[in-house]
Amino acid sequence: MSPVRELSPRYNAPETEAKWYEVWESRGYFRPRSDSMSGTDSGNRYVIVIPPPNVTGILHMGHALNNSIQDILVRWQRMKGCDTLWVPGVDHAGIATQNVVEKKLAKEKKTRQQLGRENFLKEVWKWKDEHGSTITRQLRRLGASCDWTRERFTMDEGLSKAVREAFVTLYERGLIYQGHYIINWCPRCQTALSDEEAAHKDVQGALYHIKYPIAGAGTAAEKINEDHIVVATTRPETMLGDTAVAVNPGDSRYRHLAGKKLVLPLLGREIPVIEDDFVDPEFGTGMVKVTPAHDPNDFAMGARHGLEQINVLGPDGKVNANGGPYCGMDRFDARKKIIEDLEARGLFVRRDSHLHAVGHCYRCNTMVEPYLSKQWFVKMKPLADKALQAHAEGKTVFYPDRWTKVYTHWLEGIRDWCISRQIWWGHQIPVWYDEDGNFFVARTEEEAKARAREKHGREVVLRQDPDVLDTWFSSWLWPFSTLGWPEPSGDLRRFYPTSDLCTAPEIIFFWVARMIMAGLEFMGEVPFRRIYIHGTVRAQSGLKMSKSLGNAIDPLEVIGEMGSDALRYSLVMLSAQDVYLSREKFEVGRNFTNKIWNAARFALMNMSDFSQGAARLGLDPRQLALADRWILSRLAKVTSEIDKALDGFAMSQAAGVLYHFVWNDFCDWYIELVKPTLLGASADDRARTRRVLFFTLEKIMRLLHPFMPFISEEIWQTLKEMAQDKASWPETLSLAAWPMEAGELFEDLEAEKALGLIQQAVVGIRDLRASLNIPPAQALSAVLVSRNAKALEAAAAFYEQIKTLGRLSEAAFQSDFKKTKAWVGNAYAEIEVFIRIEGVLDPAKERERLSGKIEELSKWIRSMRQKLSNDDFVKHAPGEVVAKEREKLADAEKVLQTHQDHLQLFQ
RNA sequence: GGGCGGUUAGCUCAGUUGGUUAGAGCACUACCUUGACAUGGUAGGGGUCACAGGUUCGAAUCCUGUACCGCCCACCA
Repeated sequence: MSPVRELSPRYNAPETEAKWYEVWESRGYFRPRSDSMSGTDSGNRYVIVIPPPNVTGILHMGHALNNSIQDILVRWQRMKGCDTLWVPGVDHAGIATQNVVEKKLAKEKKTRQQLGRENFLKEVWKWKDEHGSTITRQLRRLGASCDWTRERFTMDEGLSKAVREAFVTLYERGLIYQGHYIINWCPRCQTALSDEEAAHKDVQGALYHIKYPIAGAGTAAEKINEDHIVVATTRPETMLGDTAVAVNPGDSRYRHLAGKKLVLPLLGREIPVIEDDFVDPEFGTGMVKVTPAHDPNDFAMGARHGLEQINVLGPDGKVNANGGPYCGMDRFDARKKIIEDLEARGLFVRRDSHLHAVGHCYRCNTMVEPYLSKQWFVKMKPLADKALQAHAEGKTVFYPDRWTKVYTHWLEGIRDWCISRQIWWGHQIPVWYDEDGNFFVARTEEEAKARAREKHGREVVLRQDPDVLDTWFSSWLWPFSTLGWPEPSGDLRRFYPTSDLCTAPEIIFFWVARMIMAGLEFMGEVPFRRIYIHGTVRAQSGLKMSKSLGNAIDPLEVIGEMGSDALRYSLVMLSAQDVYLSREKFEVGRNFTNKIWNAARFALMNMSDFSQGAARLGLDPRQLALADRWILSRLAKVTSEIDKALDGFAMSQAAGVLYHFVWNDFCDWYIELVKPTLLGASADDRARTRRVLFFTLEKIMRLLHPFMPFISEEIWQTLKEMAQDKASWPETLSLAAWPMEAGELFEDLEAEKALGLIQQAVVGIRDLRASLNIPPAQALSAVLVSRNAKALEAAAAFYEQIKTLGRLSEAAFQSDFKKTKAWVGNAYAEIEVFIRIEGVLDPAKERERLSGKIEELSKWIRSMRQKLSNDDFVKHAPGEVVAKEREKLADAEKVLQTHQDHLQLFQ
């Protein structure tokens, strides 16, 4: 005899979650099955690499959604028997982390420069050791079934090696170069940024119109009104670095300026007028000041015309010595002062307000400065071409499909990637310089030294490039570096390429596209085949959720209040597109966990002395009672629907189907239907229904498990304890098989139809009761009438159920509605329900009620008849649609007939 | 400036190749503390599917245009 099991009246989420996660992780349930097998052939594999959260990160709703989705997929595939691996890890997040540690130092009145590079990096590692595991601890609380034994960090030894290997390989293939170009410079972080890291934002700026005197026309002061031109600029301070003014060669207004020189105001330098097609005669005055060192267009023009590049800003955004009197001023102060000075000299024309997009540092939101400097770049075109080819060959598929275009457009217009950063935290660039300025690109310092020795014929002192690589230079290797690359490891052979990638749209360019390029370049194969781009989590207001805006909902708070399962389920239910969150939205999940818990509790209460529960049904469904057959049929149907939905990343649909199955089918109907059997009935019937109840509940836990791992495990383990075949149960629900085993269950259309009749009858009775204000406690007599003999027979066969659910004292079944005078009725397609209301029936009222129904129904029937008599419809519509419509019409006509007959009884 | 999404019940949203009388959750109304669950049950009210055209036997669904909202991309100073 199995021990009696009960569930506590209330589900204790915190305790349950802590208990099971510990068990799962410590017993290695999340490790791939093939780890404990010999050989590498383990059948189907399912592999996901986590989008590594920043080491500075704390779990926010975006992470919660992203990782819930991945966990659902991974747990689902694991239960389906795949050799499953979810690789976790954390990103060192170069600039972000350096900023965090610098801020911490600032509180102690220290700067990284004071500490020096080596000590500063020690501080960062110390910070990482203390705080770096916050996010992974939080992922565990979410329930993420990652294989933590394979956790990686982008700065760990293996990944650092991968980074150097990638850099050197690309250099050797001619895909990495160093050069002086205009890049995005963040004056606060004092580093270069890639184009993707400069986020364009609209800024209400101004277009300043400034006079540039023409040279050789007397002194500027005298001739100012006749002999000058006007340029328009949004950044007047850059004029300090002007080396020309450009006009469009086709612009007839300025033909007289050909070959002339202008005097640069304030500095007095003479600059030429040049002609360039870039200039748009329609914009501003049609004259553009050219500042090759501070604007990418001007840089290009400067290159075309051989202009000097004068850099007037320092790395801190302050004017340098080239700015003459403005030296030392901040760029924005200089702007003000320059305008004032121009005004004082009569050289300022006007200021038009002007809205334009300006790049901002994606880490600190400082306005980015286009800045000329020497940086390392990756030549992207050849890499992008491979990715585009892979796409054309169908090797990468985006879900939903619309992201494909976003991806390919970016690849088609790709520009070279600036990968050097002037910060300290990150992978130092594997390039060493000698004193003559020669450099050696090498995997190790020893290798560089050896080559320098070869070149010089003696030992030379080398200095490593002080810059580090863009954080994303390690992230783009993630799908194979985490598996051991560049070593030919077993994991790499077993698990590359991975299966799916799940992420948010924000990082398609930063990360997804680059991973695909890196995978093709270094592994010769795409890193994953399917890419699921899920919605962005936003606050109810539509703004991005962020702590700084104060509109964030902390997932850990929600977990604390309602449990991780509730959080996960709510998020996934809402995730059909972008998720707009407010606190109340989590009630769906919370209420659902409560419902599940109570349904299970009820089942167990009724099985306390039951010893035949088993994971295998061991009964022929055809021999069972209708309700049992029906729920098993629904279970089969729902399982395949969930499979189908998950297969296409329709997470919210899968969750919705399951929700309605558990709540409506299982709780509202099945449990209510079987209550009479569980409480009364013969021992045999009771035992059979209990077995079905046990079996169904156990399968429901399996279906729930990917979505709600904790509560499902808790209930499942309780079921396991009392199962007669528990010896054959796996240790954990995580390792149980996804329903169903072949041939175990099937859809039973006959049962579904028959139960539909019961539902009609019961709903009919309830409906009448409610519309006539009859209290539920008052038992009623009912007559069920049907012209369909089979329907009547079926209804009679399930009299007990109708009686209980409809709260009837007695029920009769007949085919002749005429005997139902003095009864109140409702008609449905197959069955008509009448109830007797002693001494209450008012013939006039009933006439009115029926007339209303008749009128409504007649209208619909007329339109349907019209539709069906339309030759075009019959000709063009699919046969099954026509048949369905005909059937509907026939049903409606039957119902109408019943109403009319019934009405006559009251005439 | 370019591209992409959205507009369906008071609110938040589903609606899978065009085909029942357009659905759910929340909110609302009425009734119900019925031995799983009031984080619950039963019944109900509420929508000319943004607007204007078009294709079609048939349009929330396909096409064109308009309006508003949102997102992404963008070196016109």
